Amino acid sequence: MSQTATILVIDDEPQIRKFLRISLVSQGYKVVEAATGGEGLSQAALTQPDLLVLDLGLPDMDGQQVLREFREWSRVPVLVLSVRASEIQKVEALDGGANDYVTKPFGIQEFLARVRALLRQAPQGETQPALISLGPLCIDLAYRRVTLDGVEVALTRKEYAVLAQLARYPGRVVTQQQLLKDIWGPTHAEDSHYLRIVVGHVRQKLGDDPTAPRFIVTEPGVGYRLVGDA
Amino acid sequence: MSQTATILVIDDEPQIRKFLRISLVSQGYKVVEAATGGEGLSQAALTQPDLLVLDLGLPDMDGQQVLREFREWSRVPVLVLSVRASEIQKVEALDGGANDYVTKPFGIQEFLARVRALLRQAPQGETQPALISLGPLCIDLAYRRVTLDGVEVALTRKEYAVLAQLARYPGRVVTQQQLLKDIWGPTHAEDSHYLRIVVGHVRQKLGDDPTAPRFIVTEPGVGYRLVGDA
DNA sequence: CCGGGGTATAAAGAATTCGTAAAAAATTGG
DNA sequence: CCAATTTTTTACGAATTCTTTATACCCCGG
Repeated sequence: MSQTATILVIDDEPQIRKFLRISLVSQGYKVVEAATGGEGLSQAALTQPDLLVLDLGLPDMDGQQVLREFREWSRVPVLVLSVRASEIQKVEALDGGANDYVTKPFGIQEFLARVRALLRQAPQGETQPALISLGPLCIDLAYRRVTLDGVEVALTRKEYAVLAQLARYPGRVVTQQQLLKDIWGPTHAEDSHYLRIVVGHVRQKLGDDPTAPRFIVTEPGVGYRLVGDA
Repeated sequence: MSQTATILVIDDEPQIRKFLRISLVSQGYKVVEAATGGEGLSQAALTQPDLLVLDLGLPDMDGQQVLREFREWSRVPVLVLSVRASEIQKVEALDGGANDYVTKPFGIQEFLARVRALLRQAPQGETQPALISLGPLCIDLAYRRVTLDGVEVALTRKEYAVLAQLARYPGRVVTQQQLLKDIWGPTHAEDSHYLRIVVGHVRQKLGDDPTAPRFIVTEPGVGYRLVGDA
């Protein structure tokens, strides 16, 4: 997936961090850095990365300890870096929950390939539910299917795009301009007209009444939102 | 997993096989062996292992080729062994679908730890069947065969590639661009009419009607998907 | 009471997209 | 090297979808 995966790098040596950051960013990844184990764990909880690159040689706490604490709540793949090549170290790290172990110095190409391999097996699909249900209405973002009372509703591209966009933020208002920019492109950000027509079609197909909405409610002058009962 | 995981070892050198077998069996794994690439792929389809250990230096066919064919239908983790330590080799294998790469000679403890790491992450990965059946239609990804009412359907490369790609996500929409990128390459991601023609051929051979589809349904403006009862 | 901004619906015309056929070019396998 | 198959190119009608244009609505404030 060329989706911008986020990678958290925990390493105390600034030059290594810089080296990794430049390499990873050049591949299109988003990179977050931490210099200590404690900071790393905070960042991990905060940014919810898709991959953790962890150097075992940290000043404040043992790398193994960081790994252990991280694994208490996350299954995100971990790639461990270390200068120590001792086999016992590797075994400990791998059995402690690491998914791969690379010994410094390493080739950057191999490193990037291992990063790709780790990201490949762990689709970040877990992050948000792909199935939104509002009473009789069910929106399956993964399968791109919408059902009403179990019956599939045939939606056109734009119709589905609008509904899906709303479904990604259930209960929250999505701005007209947001919808227009995302679906029609930035050039049509002002043509709120298009939106009304498409929303109208969706409502018709869902049997929804704008004056007494079951699903899509209009926020005048702002945008639309899905009703927020789960 | 202390459940007896099955590990398939593909290596032409008997002493390496023996070494690995003894080590793995002592850990409680069930081990299946193959000396050649062809035999290995057959065994893989037959025994459905939980992990594949593949030596790249095989006599009958290129290890990369074995890896590629295996990945056509299976997502089971693959650990690649090789005497060659060249970085380009590693990158190729890892990008070709391998999950880890160990250079000979290696420490057995590290090897076993990497095996554990690969098996650990595996079980949650939905064990995707290599055989997809939709009523009278049967798609065998391992043997690259498609049968309709028990009769084999002759498909060309592209035709099979499209159908197989759809079969990997049964019921889910596969984007036109996804199909084009994966089968024709990134340069043809816009030539959606290739797709229409090939899909047309497949439908013809399967006796499928686009307006009342039994198998392949078209999602206008988006892509195609196999009907989703399973 | 009346007008205006924002909204909802309907119905045209324009532009895509889809499916099929058939010819030309490239690939495959003997 | 040749023949057969496969893939790519080219073309066109039909159906759908999107855009445009037009009209009526509703709530609020002047």
